[in-house]
Amino acid sequence: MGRWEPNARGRLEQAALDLYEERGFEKTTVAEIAARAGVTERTYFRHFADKREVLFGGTAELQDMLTSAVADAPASATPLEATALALEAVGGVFLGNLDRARRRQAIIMANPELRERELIKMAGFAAALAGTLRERGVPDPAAALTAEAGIAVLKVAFARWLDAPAGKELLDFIRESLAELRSVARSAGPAAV
Amino acid sequence: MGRWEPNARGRLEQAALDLYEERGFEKTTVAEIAARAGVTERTYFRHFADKREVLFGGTAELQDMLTSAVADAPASATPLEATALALEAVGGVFLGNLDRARRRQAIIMANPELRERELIKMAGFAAALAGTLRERGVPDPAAALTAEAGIAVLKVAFARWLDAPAGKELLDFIRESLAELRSVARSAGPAAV
DNA sequence: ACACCGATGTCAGTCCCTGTCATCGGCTAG
DNA sequence: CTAGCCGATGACAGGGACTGACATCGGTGT
Repeated sequence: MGRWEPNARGRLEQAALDLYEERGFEKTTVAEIAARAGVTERTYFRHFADKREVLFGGTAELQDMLTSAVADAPASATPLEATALALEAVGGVFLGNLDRARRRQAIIMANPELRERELIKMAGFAAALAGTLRERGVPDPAAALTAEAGIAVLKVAFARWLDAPAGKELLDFIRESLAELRSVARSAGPAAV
Repeated sequence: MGRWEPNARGRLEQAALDLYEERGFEKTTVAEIAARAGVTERTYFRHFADKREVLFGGTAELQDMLTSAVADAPASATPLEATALALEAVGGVFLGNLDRARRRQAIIMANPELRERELIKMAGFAAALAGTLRERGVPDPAAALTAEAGIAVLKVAFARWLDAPAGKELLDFIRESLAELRSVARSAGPAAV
């Protein structure tokens, strides 16, 4: 065994989740999180850039899933179709994880600082999606808009999933929201003729 | 004349803009902003909630414009059409303000914390839009999605406006991006048949 | 055996932000 | 005219997030 207990990072994540849930984000200090994890405050900041980041572990992996799904979409797929495949890939990850997702989201929604962090992660997803679409040859107003619209669909679907009674999966809400986006866009203005 | 120079708030905004531009956001302290404005640090925090908020003055007014434009849209307008009217109203505000907008945006884009604040303001716009759409009787998946998509259009149009050489106005980019959104949404999937 | 490495600890310091109380010019009631 | 209240600001103390610099010491490779 090493000089210290292994997996300090994991213990910090667990401690933070518990404390943020019990006392709320603002009323929890980093020192408390570190103490519960059995490390010092300085060690916390070696693993996570700031007090919020501890809640956003899987972000990079999620972003990779999105971009590789778009990159791997058949060449015949339209931009929005490729994006839809990416969203469904993400939807698959959350199958059966409703409870965990709800706990996390409740913490985030209860605090504006955490919402800000969530939003910039989502914006990062959109930017990465747009970049991958451009690599597929999608020109630029369309690439950025498809990516932003796709992330909008994901946000709405996610919120509806967490709000709804258990039973339906995130995937269902993603498909429903995607269809709704198409419907909404078709029912407006001269360009929809 | 009062006991102090009037318009402390305005002086703080100007001082912050200048300093953030000269040294960057991170390398500027609130104490420096306050000193340049001729007040104390404590007074800064009486006018602005935090170090970032000083850059986001007109937000509430902008949000009011968005929501009242949607509320005032003719009853015959579809959700996306009503949203389009709101976006055009915002576009009108920025007529001729390209230089100022560019300076501000350059500061914001250079710093992730400021981007986070910008994103949560945008999310606030989307939430307000969605609420007003619901008041118009738009049911919920559609209301949220239309609002999110509308704000996505605004983001993309804004970015393109600031990137493009002077001449075209924000309004032009909003109309262009809106048309592109419709086109993108139509060119995908079975629901578009 | 020895040197190096990497994760952690320790400590000091800066800056953001808040609570509390004091100050004092202007306004209003009488 | 004067007393008293009000609102904006100043002054001060303090907590908590975050950073830089250096020390510690098991594990690892030679």
